[in-house]
Amino acid sequence: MKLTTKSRYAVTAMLDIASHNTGSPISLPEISNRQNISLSYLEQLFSRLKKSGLVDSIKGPGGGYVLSKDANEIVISEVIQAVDEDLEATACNGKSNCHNNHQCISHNLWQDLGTEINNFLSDITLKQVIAKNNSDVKEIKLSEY
Amino acid sequence: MKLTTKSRYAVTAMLDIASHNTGSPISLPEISNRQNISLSYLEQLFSRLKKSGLVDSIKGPGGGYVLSKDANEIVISEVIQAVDEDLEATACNGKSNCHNNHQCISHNLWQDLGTEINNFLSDITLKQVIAKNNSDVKEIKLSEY
DNA sequence: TAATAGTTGACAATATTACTAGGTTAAATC
DNA sequence: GATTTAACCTAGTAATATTGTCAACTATTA
Repeated sequence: MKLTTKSRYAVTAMLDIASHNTGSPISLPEISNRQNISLSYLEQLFSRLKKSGLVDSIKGPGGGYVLSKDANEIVISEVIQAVDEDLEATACNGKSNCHNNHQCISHNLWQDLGTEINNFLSDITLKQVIAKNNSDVKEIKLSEY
Repeated sequence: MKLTTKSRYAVTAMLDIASHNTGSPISLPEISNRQNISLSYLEQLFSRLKKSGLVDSIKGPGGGYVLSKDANEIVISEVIQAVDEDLEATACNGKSNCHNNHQCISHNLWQDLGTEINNFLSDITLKQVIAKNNSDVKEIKLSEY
């Protein structure tokens, strides 16, 4: 899993929708204003998010985007994978013969790290993040998620 | 912490040095051949690694780079931080007032994720990775590191 | 029903970052 | 001292991230 600002923007935008979820769609200009992300960029991100089935779109005035599932059914890792290509984790491109020719020494490390991060982000739903944020707790332990 | 191919290249190169550490310096052309990373790119990476004090350089024939510390004193996170700029983790740039104006909803999430990844990578030394690699174990659990 | 404004959607343009190519300098060997 | 090998430096190219522009669509409303 690749971690860049792009991932963060996508997650932030999804969290924005989830937290303002009153049933009616949220428009990208709204999100752009609230989260300081350029409208154009949001449009591109949401094109991906829609293709991945995470949001539905409604055109016209009063339109915007809505979550396609409940906020407690969408995990962070889904969002990131929707907008970011996977990081090619190892020099051997995942070929299993990389041990033979003494290459790809970091194979195990990167595989494990990827799993670790993925597990972490697959256990956290949008709703959980919102709930934590609303509870005004400053220090948050991972185990509390 | 940002995770890109750049990070991976740097770690791989450092692991290469650590695993071929016979006291004499390792040249970048060697690493380039073994790990399939372009020489030019390695040079740039090692410029950063040297500035960060992780390696020392020896010029001329027979020269190359050596680890400035023992391989069990260099952790993966150091290497990544040496070559990659930090991922600006939150929209508020770390300002603590981001809760007041209802922005930066993902603040906690990203802070925690960053901590999580950092902890993981700060606990793993180059030497540990090498040791695991040499032991030829295919399935590795994180706890074993 | 026609005009209008809000909105997504597509595409071009710019900025930033990743990566490559070539030349220069320092040290070692012959 | 000439030659070779390597770090080091400077620029260039390619890819990606980010922004800007405009067209297409749709609900409102007059």
